[in-house]
Amino acid sequence: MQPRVIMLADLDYFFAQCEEKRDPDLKSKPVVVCVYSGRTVESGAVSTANYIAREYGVKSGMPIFLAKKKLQNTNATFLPVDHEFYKMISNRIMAILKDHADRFEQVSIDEAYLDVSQKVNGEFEAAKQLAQDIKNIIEAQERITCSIGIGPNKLIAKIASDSEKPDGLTVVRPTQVEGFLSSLSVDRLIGVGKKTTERMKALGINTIGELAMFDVVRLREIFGKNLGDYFHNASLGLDNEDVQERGEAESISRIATLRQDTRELQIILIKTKELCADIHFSAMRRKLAFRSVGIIAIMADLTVHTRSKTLDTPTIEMATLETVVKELLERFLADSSLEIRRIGVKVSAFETWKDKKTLMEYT
DNA sequence: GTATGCTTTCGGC
DNA sequence: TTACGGCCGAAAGCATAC
Repeated sequence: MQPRVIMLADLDYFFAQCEEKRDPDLKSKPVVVCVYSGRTVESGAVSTANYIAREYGVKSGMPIFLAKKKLQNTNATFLPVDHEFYKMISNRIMAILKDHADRFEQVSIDEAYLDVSQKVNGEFEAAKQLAQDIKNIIEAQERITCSIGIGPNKLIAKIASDSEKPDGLTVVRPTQVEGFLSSLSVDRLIGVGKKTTERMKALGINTIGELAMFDVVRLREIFGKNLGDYFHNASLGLDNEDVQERGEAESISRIATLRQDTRELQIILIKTKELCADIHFSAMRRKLAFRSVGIIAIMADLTVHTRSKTLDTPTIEMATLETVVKELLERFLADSSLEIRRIGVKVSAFETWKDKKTLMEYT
């Protein structure tokens, strides 16, 4: 069997780059794209920052006030997210990427895997040329740069794409996998976050090479069979995951920050009704009935809690959605004591309906 | 014991 | 002195059925 050739294309600092595309004057200054919560004039979090802003220590998820502090005395620009604008640009770029792949898997608004094995006849040199062509087309048509990683599987392609950014192109041939991985820190592997990194460090494992040398039996004992095997295989650069076209989203959720922290049901219900209406509209437009309803509560101390309920039959009814949300909210308030800062609603476990007859069955 | 389904948390972007 | 979003999918954790 011919080796697979997989690409991961990642649009660089995407939201901020879209803003630079809209206003090229921004390119020479720090740019911070923000999600404003509306609570106070500047409360909210950083969504994305361009690389100039990152040099000052600005990072995704950071409170806006902190980014302002780091960028004081600079000519930084702070902008609110314009998701529709980014989505439109993303859609056009994803179409270009898909057009150059045998199989295509969009992971997020700014990231996609391409299986190009057939297209390049299993040859990595041809894949590198293809990736350069793709980068050139995206640059010419959209004025957007991306970073592409190429490897024998998704795992290697992903790590490769992360290793040179922005505007990177990194090829890891099958013979180079071991050398490429061995000196990298274990947290470069997907699924190895802060907690796992610390646990591995305690075992004397810092690099992926050290992880590869570690006894797989002990790895299983410590992390469980599934994770243990995954870590072992990943450390060797092994990954069989297919590039698989993704269909409809599996959940729809909306979340909002409350004007002020509260535990008052009536106040929270005003907000959840808006969220329910929004979700209902989105589900109707996509012809989806949902069988699972959940709430997400972020407390004053920023801890996250969820409650959910699976219905006996799928529904599309707004009234059902609102009723279940109210039940879940009452249940949650009963077993918590902190005030709620942000509240969200989520529906999932979809069934599609395409005609009026099936529609009736859900009401 | 294993498969399956549901609830909750985790963590990436 | 404090201050902090809005999504999504994956996986952990648990209960139940066979």
